[in-house]
Amino acid sequence: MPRTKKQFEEIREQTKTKILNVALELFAKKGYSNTTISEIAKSANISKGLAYNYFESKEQLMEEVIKILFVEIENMFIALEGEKDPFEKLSRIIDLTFEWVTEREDFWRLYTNLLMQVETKVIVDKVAGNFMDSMFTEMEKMFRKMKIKNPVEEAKIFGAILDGMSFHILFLGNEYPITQMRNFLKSKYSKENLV
Amino acid sequence: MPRTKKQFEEIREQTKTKILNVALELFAKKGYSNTTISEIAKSANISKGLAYNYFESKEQLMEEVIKILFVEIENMFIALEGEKDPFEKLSRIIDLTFEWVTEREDFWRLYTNLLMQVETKVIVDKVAGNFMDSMFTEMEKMFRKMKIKNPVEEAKIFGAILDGMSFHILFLGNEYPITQMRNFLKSKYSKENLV
Amino acid sequence: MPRTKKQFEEIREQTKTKILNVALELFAKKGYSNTTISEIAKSANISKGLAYNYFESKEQLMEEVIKILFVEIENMFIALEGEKDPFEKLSRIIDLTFEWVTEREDFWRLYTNLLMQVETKVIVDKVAGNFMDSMFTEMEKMFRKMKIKNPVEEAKIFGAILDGMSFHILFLGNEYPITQMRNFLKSKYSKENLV
Amino acid sequence: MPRTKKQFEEIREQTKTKILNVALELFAKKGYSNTTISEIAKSANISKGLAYNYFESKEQLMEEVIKILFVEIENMFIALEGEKDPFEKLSRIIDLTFEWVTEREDFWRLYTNLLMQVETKVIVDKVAGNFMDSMFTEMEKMFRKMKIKNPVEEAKIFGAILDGMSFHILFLGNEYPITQMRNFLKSKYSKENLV
DNA sequence: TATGAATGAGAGTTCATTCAT
DNA sequence: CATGAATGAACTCTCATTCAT
Repeated sequence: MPRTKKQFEEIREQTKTKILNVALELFAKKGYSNTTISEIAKSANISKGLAYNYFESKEQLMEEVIKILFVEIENMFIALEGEKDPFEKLSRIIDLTFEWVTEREDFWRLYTNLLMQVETKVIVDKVAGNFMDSMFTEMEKMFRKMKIKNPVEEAKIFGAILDGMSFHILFLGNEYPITQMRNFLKSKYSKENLV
Repeated sequence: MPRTKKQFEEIREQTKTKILNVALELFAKKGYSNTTISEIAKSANISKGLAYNYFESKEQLMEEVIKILFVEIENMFIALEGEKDPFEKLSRIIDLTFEWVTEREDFWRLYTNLLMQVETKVIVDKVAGNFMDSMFTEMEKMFRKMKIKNPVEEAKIFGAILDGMSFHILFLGNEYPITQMRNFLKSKYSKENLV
Repeated sequence: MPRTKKQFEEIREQTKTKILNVALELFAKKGYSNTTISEIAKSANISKGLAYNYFESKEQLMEEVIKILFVEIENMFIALEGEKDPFEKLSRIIDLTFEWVTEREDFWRLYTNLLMQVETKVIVDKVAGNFMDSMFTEMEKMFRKMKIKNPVEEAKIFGAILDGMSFHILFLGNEYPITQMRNFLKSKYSKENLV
Repeated sequence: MPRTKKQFEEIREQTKTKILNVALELFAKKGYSNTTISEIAKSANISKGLAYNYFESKEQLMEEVIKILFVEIENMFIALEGEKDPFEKLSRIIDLTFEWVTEREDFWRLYTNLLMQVETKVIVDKVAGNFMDSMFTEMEKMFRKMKIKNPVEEAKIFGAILDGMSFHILFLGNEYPITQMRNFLKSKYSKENLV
């Protein structure tokens, strides 16, 4: 018996997800330019031609990958929304950042690459808008709740520390004292030390 | 009458410098893979072939660009060696970083790109070795002189702030409150606030 | 509906054979270095890029051409294996050599080129190994069967005559008295004259 | 004091000879296509530009190299003209061939390459004419003097043996029993065995 | 006479994209 | 829906040749 429309759609959805996952992984590992459509197709167990059935071009595939990337980042923050205690929230942000940067290294590498290159930055802007602004605002709110002086500036400093450390970890790998710094940072931004 | 050896050397010096400057700019703006030798040649007003008279390959050109980058970074630190007061030194490091990141944006963009991209990381390792370690060590010494607690960790935090902020400035451009943050950071790391 | 696997295989087989034939002809006529992939593609009525769908590199294409060459040479010898009478066999080797050198001139030209050119010798060694040794050994056996004195040396002399004559024919073309020499050689190496 | 016209001409002659020798060596060792004018100039301790002062083009340089090649071959034969005894002459031809092919391997390799490739063959024809014909004629005379039957054919067989063996020696190098075959050939073509 | 910087055409190679089946 | 053969533009790199000095 022929498949129903719904079944077809499910298959389509599955294939598309497969391609996106594979593309994300490869773009992150090897960079956008050094990843070929052939490789992606092979890794996804489909033909080159079929990839073009799902995505107009390599660039559009990249766009969709970036979208996923930012959705995941957004989800990370949504997961924190329940947390009302700003000190606890800060602590969890630190944890999450360290977890992500170690467990999803490629992911972060792709993210950082994207932001730095003028050409891909356009794509990022298109799909992610001013996400960095909202991050700063989010953190500012936290610091304000904590009654810290200069919450605007402290939020930016805090953001810089997280991104800067991610940087250093990605660059130095195991040579970086990850656990030690994580604990140090959490202590530095703990209730006892901040207030 | 043929040109003298000195004349030839001057020509080579000039052309080589021109190529290197253009390459630095383009590599920084577009990334290594997305920059072609053709573009570099066109920007430098020379023929494609001539570029290969000066550099064995695209990779070797990149290497020389990176070398220059790190020599300049080194010079920045050498300029600070005379400064014996650690608080003053810290303040000047902050100033220098902000000046560089605004005045020599390409430079920093390239530097950041390099640290993140897998493909160029190999080249960086080859020409720059463990420069980041020595930076951390240098900063650690400063914090030790200041009798700050946990100098190792504070050095890493400070480095993260500088790199993280540079990152944000490069990404956000004029939207980032550069002067404001510069002053805030200098105040935060001033003698009065640290001791 | 996509083509079946078999259909694809047929297409690949056909195109590959076409490329190989053209490459054989051009490599033979102009030498390896003086033949470009563009020329081969044009002669085969395909795009330059397609050639690389079938062969990894120019060198690998050459390797496959050489392989074919040696397979055909081997087949020539296999065809003779049924022949038990050494005198008859010798006669047929002479005939075959003359036929090949006239009917498959490109083939022989390539073969001769290969043996002489330093650049291709490496490739030949890779795919053909010590084929010349086995040829000498084969001929030596024949002469031994004929109870000729010094079979080792005579085999080498005989081999030299065949290769030397092929060389002369290729060089002089129709100016060389091919039929006459063929008959003369067959008579010289006939049972009546040898024993 | 300024150099005289004659001195200038001598210098010119020396430089030209130097270039030709170097070119011969390199063309022979690496093949025509794989030898660059730069290499030749560097090996001759002159500038690239100066080479073009002496030779119009790479091809013309090649032509002159070939000329020298054939002059040397001719000299080899002229050296034999004094020898009136055909048996002795034959023996010396064998010796000379073996000596050349071992001592001037590159030389012979170039010569063989030239004859095989359709494009360079044109150059050879231009400078050397039908030298092979005259060789055959020369040998034929010898065999006629010896009162050998079928001197025309035997001359061709003999020529084929020499060229074929040169071939095998160039291809197999030290694996070929050079001395053994040289003695065998000389014995085979000695007065005792021929008459 | 002599230099080597500079050119430009063309080599080998890669790959996003198209399309007949 | 699915295939992979085929294209063509663009890439890195090479080198014979020219030319200002």
